[in-house]
Amino acid sequence: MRDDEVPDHRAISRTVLADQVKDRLLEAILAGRYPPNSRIVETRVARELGTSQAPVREALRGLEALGLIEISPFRGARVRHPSASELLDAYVVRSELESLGARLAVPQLTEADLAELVELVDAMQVAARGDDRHAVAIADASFHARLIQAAHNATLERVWHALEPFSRTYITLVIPGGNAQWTADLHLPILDALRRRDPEMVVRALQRHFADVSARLGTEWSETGPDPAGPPGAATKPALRGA
Amino acid sequence: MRDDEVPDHRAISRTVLADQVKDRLLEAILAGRYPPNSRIVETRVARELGTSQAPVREALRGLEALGLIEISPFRGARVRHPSASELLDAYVVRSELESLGARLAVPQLTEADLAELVELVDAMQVAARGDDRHAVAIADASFHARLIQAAHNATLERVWHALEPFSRTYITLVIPGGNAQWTADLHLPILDALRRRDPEMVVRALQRHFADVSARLGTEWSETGPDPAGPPGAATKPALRGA
DNA sequence: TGAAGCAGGATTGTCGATAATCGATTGTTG
DNA sequence: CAACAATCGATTATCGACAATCCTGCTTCA
Repeated sequence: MRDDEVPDHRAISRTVLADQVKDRLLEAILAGRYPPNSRIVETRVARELGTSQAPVREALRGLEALGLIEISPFRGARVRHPSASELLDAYVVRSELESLGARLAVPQLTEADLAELVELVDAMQVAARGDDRHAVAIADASFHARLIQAAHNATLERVWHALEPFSRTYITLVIPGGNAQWTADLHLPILDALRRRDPEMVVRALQRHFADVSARLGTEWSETGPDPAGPPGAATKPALRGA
Repeated sequence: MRDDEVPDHRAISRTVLADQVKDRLLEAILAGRYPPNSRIVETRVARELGTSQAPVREALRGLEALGLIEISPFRGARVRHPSASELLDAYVVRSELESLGARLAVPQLTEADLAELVELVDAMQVAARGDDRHAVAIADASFHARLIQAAHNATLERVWHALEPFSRTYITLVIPGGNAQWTADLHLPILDALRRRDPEMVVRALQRHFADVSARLGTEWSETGPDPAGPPGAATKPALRGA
């Protein structure tokens, strides 16, 4: 085996409270528990999670770097509510970065890399047939992340990671109506091109993928956005102490 | 007039200690006062600046997001010492982002934008003739920032800003030997292409610009790097003798 | 009536202190 | 003599408290 010390971004150190808080908040935002434009109050979150203010504060800075929330001095944090045009902008950038990633990755793609990508697309298909949108989203994210990783460009990875949660989050909020199979099928041409190890073909497939999603965005995204869970004191979450 | 409320990233709120600390540290790193690979101790910096640990901590997280330092849990922060290949990697990404920026910007470039860019290149030439490398670097950064800004893509701006200080910092450390005129002249073809409003010509000029700088990097960068202030037990790492 | 200004409450930014963790050093054991 | 465990100093991560700042609603004055 060869995977005894893979420096995966996760799983290297889960003992820092701030990181746990960050993950929780991210999950909460993604689940719609903090709707777009709503405030996130440091002291309240701290109370709810049973921690002090400091880790929450740090977590919020992390989320700001991901573009998920906006912080202004003395005024606190609120969940961003990107306009449709901003989401499209983000997709343009992401498309460009992933195209670069593909061009760099293809010439040095190992059989193991390819196998892993195939596996992820398979998982996506399985999840799609079971209409498990959550699993589709997970596999989707992993697929793109893996492709970027295969480019072996640390800066590209860093920049991409700073951008991806942003689009993913809001896509997740938009797509719920969309069917999972459609999303999964988008990746078949990409995989096909990867198999042939034709860089420009991969790029074309990727760009069509992004164009398709963008088109979908354009037709489905409304300025008001979703407003799932009622925000008033409905939280009532278990403290994460005994975890 | 047009400059009554330009949301420049600076100058909107200089009352937050953490930001001031961040600026100070950044300046110190750039000035070589914290050499590559040296540690930055929160408590020491706090004492030196007369603040508490909290703002310093926050500042360090900000610098980590810029890729200038590396933080590991319970182990603290140290100034990154990117390898030559990593700097080249960064340049590949930056080149791609700026090419995208140019493609987006050119079609919507106003006369005012163009005038401003011309002015910056002029300033660069003047500074170069005076052999004022610092002023050249400033104008250089402003030029590229302005071009990105003209693309009117908020995400591109965000991502680019998260990447630029990284390369700029180390370029500054590398180039001191290089002559300022060379740097300044690199921008003339870009400006020329901008004047003709030919997107692909701009892209080609940009890419040659980045290729030139990369080539220069490849020949001048050594693993040991600069060592202005001779600190204690400095790095003793295997140099990459490609230089 | 309407605008300016002023409490009052809520929330963030900073502080000083403490607990948790790391790395090196030293002493111990086979 | 080498490998290993316990210990200690240094540093980070977290806490609880306080000061600084913002927002809201009310009062006051023209």
